[in-house]
Amino acid sequence: MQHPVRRTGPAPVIRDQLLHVLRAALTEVGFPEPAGGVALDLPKQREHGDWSTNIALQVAKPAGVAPRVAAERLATAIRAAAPPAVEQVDVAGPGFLNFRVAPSAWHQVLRAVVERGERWGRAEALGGQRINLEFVSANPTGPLHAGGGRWVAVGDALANLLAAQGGVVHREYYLNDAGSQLDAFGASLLARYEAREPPDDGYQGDYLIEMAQRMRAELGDGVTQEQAREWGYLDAVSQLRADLARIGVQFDTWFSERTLHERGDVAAVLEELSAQHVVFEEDGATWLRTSAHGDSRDRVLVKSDGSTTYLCNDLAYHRDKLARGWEHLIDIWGADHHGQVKSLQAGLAALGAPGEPEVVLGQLVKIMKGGKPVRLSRRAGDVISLADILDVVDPDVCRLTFLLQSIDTAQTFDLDIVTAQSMENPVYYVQYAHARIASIARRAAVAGIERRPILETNLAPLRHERELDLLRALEQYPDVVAEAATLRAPHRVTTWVRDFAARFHGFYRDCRVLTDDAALTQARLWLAESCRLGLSNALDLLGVGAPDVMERGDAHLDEPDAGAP
RNA sequence: GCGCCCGUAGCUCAGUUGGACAGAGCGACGGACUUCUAAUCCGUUGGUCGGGGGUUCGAAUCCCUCCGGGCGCGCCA
Repeated sequence: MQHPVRRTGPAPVIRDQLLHVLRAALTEVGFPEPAGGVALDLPKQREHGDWSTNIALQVAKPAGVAPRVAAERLATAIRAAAPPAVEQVDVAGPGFLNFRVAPSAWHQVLRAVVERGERWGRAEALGGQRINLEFVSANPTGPLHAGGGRWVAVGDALANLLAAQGGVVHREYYLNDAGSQLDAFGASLLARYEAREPPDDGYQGDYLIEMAQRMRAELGDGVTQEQAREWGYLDAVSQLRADLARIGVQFDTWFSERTLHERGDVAAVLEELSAQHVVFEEDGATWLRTSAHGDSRDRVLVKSDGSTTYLCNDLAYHRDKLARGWEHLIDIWGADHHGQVKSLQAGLAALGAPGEPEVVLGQLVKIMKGGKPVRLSRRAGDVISLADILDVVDPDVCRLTFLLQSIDTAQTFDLDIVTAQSMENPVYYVQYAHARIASIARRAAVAGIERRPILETNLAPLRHERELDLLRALEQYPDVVAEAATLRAPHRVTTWVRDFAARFHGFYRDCRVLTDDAALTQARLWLAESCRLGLSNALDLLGVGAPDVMERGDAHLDEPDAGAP
């Protein structure tokens, strides 16, 4: 699938100019633009310039010309028309075109970042598309388990990303409060309340013991199973909300499955599907012909006992989301549910919404504790909840840990490592860069150094390789955000911000901001500000804080105070 | 058996949608604080990108196949 990335930011003037000149050169020399368009890449090696393009290699074959020859012709045309900031155009290797630009070009990037401020990295590519993003949606039968934390972090970050691309994003949580799971939960809770063991097919987790005690305190004696279910349900929902609040995630809608049944939405969806002639009766059940839409087999909608299946209810739910005016539906699911994707999509196709919902599948989290894997089943009993994690690490650490890697890879969340290494967790590394910038600003204020307006600031002193390196990364940032959004891959922002923090720490080491050179100081103060914006904007998308001050942590433990005179 | 995901340095993972000698962190080893917070920086060490074919000027990336691992394949949710 193609995911074209369109730049909408005003800034990278030099890059847009280069692309323009490149296209013009293609026309002049008589090469048609390849289907994939013209792309500028960042070479891995600095000797290959600031940007490079493989356009000549793509164009050569259809034109029946040797790649190097095509490249030379293009280079000649480009040199004649290139803006002054393009210092050098080289043909290299098999036929790459490498461009080297003047520092002034990078200074334009700095001005653009400062001008755009918090909007640097934001775009309007989605043009106000109304997107409903459903994530987490764990059953309201207990606290959120630790592995679910991945979907909390990923879902919230993805929502931020889509919004940053101009989407109108709605965070939604689906409460399965009408199914047999809740009944089993109620029965188990009642059993604990009556000091019995839960049924074999019930919920074995110890948390039910504590819940039962609170239920007794609130409701007293003589609680019925239905009362237990309802009390437990409400209590579980408030626990879920509380856990999510601790990590700073807020849903716009908590949708109750019961609503669908009460309003007759489930019956309505069955009627609609019947009218589409995609259902049939067999063995006393009603089936949906999902196999016609790529599912491996047909699926039951109404069981022989007359009750509807999860799929049937879920179809009604997704139909409701569309009826509420959401143009695009995205569901984030764990890979253990991937077998349901086709069925749901097939049903929605029959309901006239082909391609909906988009299901983002993420591989599961393996929680390790004491070197051993922890089973993540609330029903099995051995439970580690998200709240347990938040008891030992702060929300920023938790979030960034879940956002470190691609959701296509199974993640191992080792509680011992995350807590023990928390002082060298990547999140602190990145936040420390931000805090250092804030610290410089404080130092400047103390020294009476005022940052002059950027329009009056000469950025020419910024010529150090460290400085230009920061600006190169900042230039790239809007593309990173756009790609992360289209690929539904928030971890790309994490990767960028870690790399960017590393660049900043390197700069900080080699280039002093506050110096005796007033002009240099002014330029670097603005460079630092642009970096602060880059860090802050990226962390904001990830839902991670960007502190101005960070404590020294336990560093003092290494330095005996007694040593001081 | 079928479907989806994964296999990259000792470990945990990136890898700009096919580019130019494969990257980071941790680990190991060695350096750097009279100067904006050393939660930092610099250097050294370390890889048959699971194996084999194929497409291409060019493959970690695309196709086929095999091996290994995870998760699914209910009139459960």
